[in-house]
Amino acid sequence: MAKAERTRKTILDTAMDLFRKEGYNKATMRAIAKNAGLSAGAAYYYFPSKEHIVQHYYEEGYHEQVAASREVLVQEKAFASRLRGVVEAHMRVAAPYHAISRALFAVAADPTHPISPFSAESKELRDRHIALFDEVVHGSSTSFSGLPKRFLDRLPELLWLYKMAIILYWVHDHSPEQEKTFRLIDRSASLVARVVAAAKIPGVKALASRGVEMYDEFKVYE
Amino acid sequence: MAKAERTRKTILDTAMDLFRKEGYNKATMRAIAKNAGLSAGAAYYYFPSKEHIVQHYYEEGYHEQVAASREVLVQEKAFASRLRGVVEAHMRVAAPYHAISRALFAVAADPTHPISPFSAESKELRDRHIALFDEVVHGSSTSFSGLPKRFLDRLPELLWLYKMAIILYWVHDHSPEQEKTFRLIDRSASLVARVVAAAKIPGVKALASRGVEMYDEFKVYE
DNA sequence: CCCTATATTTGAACGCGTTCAAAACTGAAC
DNA sequence: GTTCAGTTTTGAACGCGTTCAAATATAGGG
Repeated sequence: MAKAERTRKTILDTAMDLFRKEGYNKATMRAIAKNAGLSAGAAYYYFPSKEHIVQHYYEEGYHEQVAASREVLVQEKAFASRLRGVVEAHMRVAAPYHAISRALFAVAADPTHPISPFSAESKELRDRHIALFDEVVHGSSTSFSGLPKRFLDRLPELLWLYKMAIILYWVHDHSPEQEKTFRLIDRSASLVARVVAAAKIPGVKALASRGVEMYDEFKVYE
Repeated sequence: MAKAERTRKTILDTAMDLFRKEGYNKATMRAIAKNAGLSAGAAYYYFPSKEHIVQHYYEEGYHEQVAASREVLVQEKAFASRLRGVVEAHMRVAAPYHAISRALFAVAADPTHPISPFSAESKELRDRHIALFDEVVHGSSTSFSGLPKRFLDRLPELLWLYKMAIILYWVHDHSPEQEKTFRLIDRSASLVARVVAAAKIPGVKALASRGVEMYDEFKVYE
């Protein structure tokens, strides 16, 4: 039915509006439902929980991020620029969600919570994100020869983790327009690229292999 | 009054008992109060919230950890062994709290929340812990000459962060007796020691300096 | 048009953490 | 023993996310 789909969208829009205006906790299900023109119970016909409403924005945000990455990936060729560009694009797209991210974070911090980027439920989305970093690596003009194979295999995943760290910083960044985060991205991306390159150095190579090996052994997700 | 202090303790003990037996959510305030022999409302005379009950164990645990480190630090001399020993001792002491740590984590994950190890309120405890890692470094027989000064200065703090990472793993470790965490400590401590040593290598030295420099610039706490 | 199966909506209710006015209990002073 | 200012306890109530049986709307087939 088209009607049902429209109601769904109305709820989502109203919810987002309230989340931004009132914060996650103050935007109660009763308030969301009322503003959307139905009873609280009815909202549960469309979404099994308040968190599921939020999860929707995750997925929507993902698609925006992928789109934003495209431009960067066709323009930039050097590894560092691609990495910086993609992460920067992602955070730029995420800006409207910054206000609600704090409330979300409190929930998402638990890796077993469905909404966490590390949860089993988020695996599909996570994999698609990691695939993006696979493109960052393999579409770049930078040579990765000399790196341990294991390390190169896990590199996209590690870069995704790097982005997770940036997000962590971003969530708690209260500078205007999150400018500190963008400065951090600018500075850290090239450092990450240099660290990756350093994994070719004889004494470091073994460490990188060992590190990735351990990462694989003790990984808690996926 | 001694009576009030005893009631406080009764509530704490009952709560801990229920947290362990039923988990954080199932151990409701009503149940805790009932088992402690009072009404739900009365419990709020002693603790302003359920979280505050939990917070108490947090602080208690911190002090036990400092005590547990002492033995290790007099026995072990090599850097890697000292590091492994201290972290291991901390997690061994923390074991009884594993059941409630999940609930704690959900709250503590927000760096601005008072009970977060990164909060301003936790600074004193944090500093004392970092001081412990200062002892790990400077009381060791291992030589750190050749390391960038900046890096060596921040090393205790970085090792404390390493422990935070281990705690993060531990919180979500459901293996019996958290054996996976202890295996992780065993393996990772020596790797960390090797990574620290690698900061002497010419090509790596600059990266380490740059990394620490950035860490200082973008640090969100203290 | 009615019948019926399905889709949607309602409103009361549950259990939770928490609040609070009022009641009950202390213990020291007279 | 009475008074009275604390201290402690109670139990009803609030608002929250959520559930669910029942009521209502909708659509397709006869």
